[in-house]
Amino acid sequence: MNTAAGSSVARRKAQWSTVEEIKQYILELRLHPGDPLPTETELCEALGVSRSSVREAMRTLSSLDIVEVRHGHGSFVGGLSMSPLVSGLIFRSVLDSEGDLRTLREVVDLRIALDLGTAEELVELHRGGPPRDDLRGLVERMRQHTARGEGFAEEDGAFHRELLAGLDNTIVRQLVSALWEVHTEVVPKLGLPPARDIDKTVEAHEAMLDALEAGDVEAYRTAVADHYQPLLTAIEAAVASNSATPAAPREARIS
Amino acid sequence: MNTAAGSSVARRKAQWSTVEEIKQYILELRLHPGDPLPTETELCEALGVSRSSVREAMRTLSSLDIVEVRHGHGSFVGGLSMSPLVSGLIFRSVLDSEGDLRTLREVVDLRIALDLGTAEELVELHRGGPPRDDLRGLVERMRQHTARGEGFAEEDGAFHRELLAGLDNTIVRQLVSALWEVHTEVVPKLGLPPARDIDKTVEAHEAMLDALEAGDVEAYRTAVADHYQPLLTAIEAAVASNSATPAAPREARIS
DNA sequence: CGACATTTGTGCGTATGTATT
DNA sequence: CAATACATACGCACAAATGTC
Repeated sequence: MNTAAGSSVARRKAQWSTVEEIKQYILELRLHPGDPLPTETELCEALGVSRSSVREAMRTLSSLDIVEVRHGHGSFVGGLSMSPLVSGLIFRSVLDSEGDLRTLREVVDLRIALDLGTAEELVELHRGGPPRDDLRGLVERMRQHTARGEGFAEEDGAFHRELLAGLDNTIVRQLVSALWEVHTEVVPKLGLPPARDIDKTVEAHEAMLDALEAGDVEAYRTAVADHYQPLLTAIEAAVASNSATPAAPREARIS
Repeated sequence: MNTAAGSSVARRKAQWSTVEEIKQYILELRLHPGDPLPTETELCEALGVSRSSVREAMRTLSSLDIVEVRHGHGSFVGGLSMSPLVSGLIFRSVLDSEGDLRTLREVVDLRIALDLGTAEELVELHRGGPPRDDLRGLVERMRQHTARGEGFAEEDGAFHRELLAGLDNTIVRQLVSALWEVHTEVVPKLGLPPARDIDKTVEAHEAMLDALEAGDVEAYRTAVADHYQPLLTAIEAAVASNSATPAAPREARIS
């Protein structure tokens, strides 16, 4: 036992253990996102493992956004965001992109389900409240962009984010934002054309807003369905044109 | 240039690059979950980086379930599941467990939203279809377990999984399963008591099933709300008893 | 601005446990 | 059982980023 390793028992599963130990450290000290963590060297001594193990554990935790590592500065408790979900869904979407775009369609369907599932609470929340001038303004800007033949991804994202701003549910809001992000990241990667009937989408946003302020749940649900329809048909169209020209797997750059 | 590092240009951002390169490799070869990947040594040569970098990249990808590493066997394309989301949500839930159990409540609210948001499609799907004898059997077993004073986590999980089995949306089904898993993993960690009024929960499952087979969307939505009510009140009760005895942060075991 | 300390990032050699053959 | 292939882990040295004086 001259160079490496401690007792063969202790070092077994040292890696899995290290991840859990660091998580325990955060939990037991009640650290919050942004709080500083010990340096890698200190963690090595505290946990009795080598720096390689600590580093791999920190890599795992940082990819889950449980810790955030800043080069030359230190490590901190991470934002506990949905970024791992976003990476995974984007990868899945691109992976079956040459097929039937199934994942992308499913992501859109999930967005629909979330908008429908929060409909009642959202309408109830706006009952008797002030009109949503912020959302009204976003719709107006969408209309202006459309008139100029431009897109309005910025306004669309803001609309769906602000729509749920009053929900008192961070996870739902983060999930909705994450799914929106997946969609907007994947579409350019696949070279999909932006939806054709843009006008309808703007109108659908307005209809959602009207129904919301009118307190009409059923109208809101209908507007949600109408809103996503152009997206779904665009995906279907892309699938049709894709299956016409099935791309053969390219050779990998590496190997 | 005797010991470490290649040219300072080539190794720039080697870390970020390595993860992306491996993802590209999978994408360009159109690999599917379970397909084998090159050994770490081969990846080192192919990407021109050291084993450390490849290992850390593989750690990142494996924690995102994009690759799966089997000890002493090799690396394979991962299942692209929701496991990163589960880890993250469990950690978040436990982290604010000594507070207001906010994350746990939000997870339950998200489950409600998903069940409500898929209500219409689910009812439509069952219209004219055969009765769900499988779900009926699960409810019956729940009732038997309750009569013996036992829990029925197994049957509950199966019920909510099988409920959406016909949905043709893998992501929604995986998300629902993932959230159920978060809930059942977190509750024991926090030592929360199982819901008190178990009978109502069994009845609510039955009511959901009845409404589904009757094709009554509105009754289904009501049953969903009733179903989650015991859970929500249990969480509220735990918050109340928690705030009575606010635990001070313990000293961390390490450091 | 430059010199310096601190901290993370990368490379490499090596030892060891484990699964396959 | 032995040989082989592979993943896991350790330790050190150097590179690069960041903050401070």
